[in-house]
Amino acid sequence: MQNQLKIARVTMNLTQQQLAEKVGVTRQTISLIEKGKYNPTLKLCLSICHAVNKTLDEVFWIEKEEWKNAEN
Amino acid sequence: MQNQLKIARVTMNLTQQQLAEKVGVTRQTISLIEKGKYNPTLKLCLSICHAVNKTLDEVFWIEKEEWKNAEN
DNA sequence: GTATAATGTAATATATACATTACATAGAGG
DNA sequence: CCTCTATGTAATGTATATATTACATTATAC
Repeated sequence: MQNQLKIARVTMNLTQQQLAEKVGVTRQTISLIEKGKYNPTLKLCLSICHAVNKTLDEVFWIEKEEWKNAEN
Repeated sequence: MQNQLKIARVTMNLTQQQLAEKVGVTRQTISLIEKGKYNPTLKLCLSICHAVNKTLDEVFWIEKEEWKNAEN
């Protein structure tokens, strides 16, 4: 499940470690989310979005078409 | 953690049961999410959004201010 | 006033998000 | 080279999202 987190994070000049601390999770969690290997909770998505100054749609939205073929 | 799911669902003329079936979860899960008692996963949020023809921001976004005081 | 549909919610079980600890790799700079 | 920073990822444990089953409440319609 791909997302725009890495781009958003780098744009904010944050390392995974720094973002993890702002959000209150571990670096591993951030890494796995960026890699599309985790299915994060809404609460965590919202925390991340506020930390990188973006909205849910900007970071996590997936269009219906791509959604259908998503590996999940 | 409040959201706009109930409004979106009723707008689409769907019962909790019908939405649950479209999305592939149980009615209880939909009910609890509407009541703000569950912290759904991103994947489920996306499925729900596609089912009610709305985006993540429209259904699940919470502004920074409200976020700070959220009971979670 | 009793069926029926829609919703709330409780108890228990299972799957999985996330933490913790730890190690490995790649790149930059000395 | 060696060191340090940033990142990937594996193993194991814990918390919690979600399923299952079941019962209660409310409103509508007959």
